[in-house]
Amino acid sequence: MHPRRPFVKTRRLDSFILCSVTPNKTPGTPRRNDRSRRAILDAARELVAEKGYAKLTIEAIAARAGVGKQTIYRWWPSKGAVLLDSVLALSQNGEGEGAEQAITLPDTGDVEADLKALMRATAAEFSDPSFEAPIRALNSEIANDPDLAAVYAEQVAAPVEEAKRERLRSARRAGQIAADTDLDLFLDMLYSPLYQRWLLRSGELTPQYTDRLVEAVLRAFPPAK
Amino acid sequence: MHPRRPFVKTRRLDSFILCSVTPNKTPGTPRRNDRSRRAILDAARELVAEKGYAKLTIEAIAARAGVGKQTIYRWWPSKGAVLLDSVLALSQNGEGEGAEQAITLPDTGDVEADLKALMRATAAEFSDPSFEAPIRALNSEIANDPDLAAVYAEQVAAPVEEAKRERLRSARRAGQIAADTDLDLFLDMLYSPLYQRWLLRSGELTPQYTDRLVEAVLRAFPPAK
Amino acid sequence: MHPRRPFVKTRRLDSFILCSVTPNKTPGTPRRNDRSRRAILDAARELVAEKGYAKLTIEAIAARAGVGKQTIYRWWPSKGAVLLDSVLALSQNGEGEGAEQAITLPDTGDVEADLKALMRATAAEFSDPSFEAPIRALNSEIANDPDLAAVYAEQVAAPVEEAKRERLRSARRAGQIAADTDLDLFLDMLYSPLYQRWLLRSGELTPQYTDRLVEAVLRAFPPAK
Amino acid sequence: MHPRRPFVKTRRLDSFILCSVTPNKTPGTPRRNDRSRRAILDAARELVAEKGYAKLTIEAIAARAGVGKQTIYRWWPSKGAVLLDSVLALSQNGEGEGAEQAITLPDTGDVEADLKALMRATAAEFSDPSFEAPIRALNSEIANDPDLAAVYAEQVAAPVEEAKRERLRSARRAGQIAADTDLDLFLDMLYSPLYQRWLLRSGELTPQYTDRLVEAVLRAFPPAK
DNA sequence: GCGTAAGCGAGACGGTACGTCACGTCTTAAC
DNA sequence: GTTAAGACGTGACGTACCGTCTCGCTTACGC
Repeated sequence: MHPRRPFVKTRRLDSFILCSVTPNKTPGTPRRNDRSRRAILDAARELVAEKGYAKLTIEAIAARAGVGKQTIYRWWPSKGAVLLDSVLALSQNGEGEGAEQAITLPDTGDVEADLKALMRATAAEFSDPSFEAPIRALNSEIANDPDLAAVYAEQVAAPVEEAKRERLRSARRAGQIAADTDLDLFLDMLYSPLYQRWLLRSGELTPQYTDRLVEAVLRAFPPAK
Repeated sequence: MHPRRPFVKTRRLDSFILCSVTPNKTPGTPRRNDRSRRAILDAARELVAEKGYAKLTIEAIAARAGVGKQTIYRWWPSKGAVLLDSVLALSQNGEGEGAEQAITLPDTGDVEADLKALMRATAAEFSDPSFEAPIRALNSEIANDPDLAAVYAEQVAAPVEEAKRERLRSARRAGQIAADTDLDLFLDMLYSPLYQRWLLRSGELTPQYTDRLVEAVLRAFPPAK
Repeated sequence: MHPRRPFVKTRRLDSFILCSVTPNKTPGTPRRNDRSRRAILDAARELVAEKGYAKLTIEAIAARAGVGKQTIYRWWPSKGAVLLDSVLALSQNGEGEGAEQAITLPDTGDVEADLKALMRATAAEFSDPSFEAPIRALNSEIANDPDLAAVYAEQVAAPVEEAKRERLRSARRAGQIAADTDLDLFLDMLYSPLYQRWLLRSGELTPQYTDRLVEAVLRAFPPAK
Repeated sequence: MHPRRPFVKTRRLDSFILCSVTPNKTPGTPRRNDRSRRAILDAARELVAEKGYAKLTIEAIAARAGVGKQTIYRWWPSKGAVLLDSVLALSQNGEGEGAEQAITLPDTGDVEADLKALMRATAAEFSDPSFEAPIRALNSEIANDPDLAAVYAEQVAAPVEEAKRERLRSARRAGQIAADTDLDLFLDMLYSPLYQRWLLRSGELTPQYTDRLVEAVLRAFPPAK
């Protein structure tokens, strides 16, 4: 989307949905107005929340941000890209200016407890109305735009996935899950049902549900006795 | 969407994606031109496949179907509804004219073998390019339009879900899975990972993947020894 | 610009600038909203007079006319074409619905008196502020758009020119100007100086000026003694 | 437009369209890049000839001239002013650097012959395609922008008009035209028809036409016998 | 001979208007 | 008597330029 200078520092994550990376004013070329950039991302998020993604228009974003349309088209290739960035920006507001972060998940030594906490937090995040609309929208875009999907996968999903895998490796080392556990399959089974329920509104995301899900997944990858 | 008279007959399903129901010329009421209806649904499907859902327009459907726009607006409330119907129509072409069907899944007595076959078939169906575009599109609509989601859930998902549950009940009776298995959780864990991978393009849908998925899910619900 | 059905009737002209022809609802094809058409032409004329041609925009015309932009683009190929039509419509408002007219000029038998009156009237017309702006604008368009120039020449200029020539033929028959007078040259010498002064604002259009102009031109084509 | 120091020298004109004056680097004040100035004027002329005046943009001029937009806005108040200067520059390329010239017209003693030659040359100049587009454009601007019209009148038209009048005074002294000839009216009648034909494309500019025009105008102002 | 202020290229910015597309409603000619 | 055809008001699209505004840079004075 635009040049990024990866300056990594560590950050602890408490849920799973996403987290990422602000662009970084590459000191060389593009003299970009950061006030406008922020205003655009804020406006996009607000408008999605207010009107829904279907009624989100570039013109409305520009108007609310007090910005020319061209300033949006100059820096983002599509409405979906703006939305992606606006969600990214949201996920790290207040963070150290322009720094990438490595992500780690809590590790108390008890994988079941940790995963249950994580899943409950994730479910809560899904229910937060200020996340609901933009992420649902972003999801639609990603499902239909392979380019955006690739950016999302690289910028957003990959680091989070790696953090999840790292936590499971720790559990595997501790003998809490099978030594030959396929971490990706484990994560799919853990995470997809939650995501799917939310996306298709096919059921409530209760703590009971997530707890039982964690238990079932752990049963599927039992350590050798 | 429009009045339906459920006239049920039985049909065997070999995969999971969907299956349903054409509206039924309720003999009394609306003098509806079935030639037009078919032309519209065909045109919608073709156009989604050709251009993608984002570029699907009512005007293009009407033009290709050789139909006035009004004829579409008269019978469907939204683009998503046309698409839903067009996918439904596709899923049962060649079937007995205008009849609803009860659905059953294969039951050889070996639940693992049956589920592996089912999941492989489902994965194959996801890869069929003539299903790919419209279903992906339909999915976006459903994720963002709760009304459509409700119709989908009732008309499409419910009967399939019931068939899946029925097959699992049979397995439970046969002692192949735990007596206290939560069937919905079982199905979520089985089905969501596949669906999710496809939707977000986050991985290949290989037979190896589906087989290992089935095995893992079965391990999570072991019958009492 | 659009189909016209020429249904001619006679009309007396008292000045030279222009006069022409409304389009005629060709009964066949285009079901055109005449209320919109009129509103557009009126709005165009008003806006040119208010803001000047340089600041005349299609959007402003559409807005003032209470009409969609597309309705303008549907029927006129360019801003200049709208303007031409709007001036044409103006030149014959109140005239018999949709009828073309043949034009005749006053003929008292005294060519000098008639031409002086005609030139004074024309000069007065040029000074009318409600003609000033649109005609000046139209002129620029014509000077730079050969297509529009052709329409103008055919629809507007030709009938007026013919009427002028006819008046001069009458004078020639009456022995008031030379028998071998080149009518086109005569008219160029009579009319261009007036037009030029107005267009380039290079001098006042006083009755003295037009009178002396008429006298000089008549001196250039004296009848044989 | 910008400061000029009039340093006059004499120049013989052979036609009527225009002639004038380059600005002059007033040695004290503005450190102006003459290479840029020339590049801008050249670019403007080329682009008008290539694309037409309607599609001439400041951005395109700047781009072709390899110049920042601000450099244009710094020195010219409007597109029309650039165009005027570019035409002026054209009319005296090769002339002595930065010098104004007094203009004289050929005077062989035979006013009819001289005027015929002059009008033929002028007509030829109008037909030169490299003059056609920019002058036509300039004309539109002048017709719609009184400020520009004033600059044009003062810088371009006035000296030429004076030269024309001077030639006619000579003819009047020589008794070739009437002693009480209104020189401005004479020039209007001589010049406007030619200009008008060209501007509105209402007829060819042949030598026959200009010759007959000269003859007719001379007939209108006969010397006393 | 060395800052220093100007002119300069580049181009981002807030805007306005463009000409096009599709929407959903409506009217009409013709089958 | 329904339907295809398509005009209509509406509103968003993505693009082109506008005229203003920084940016670094170079360039030529004036101290």
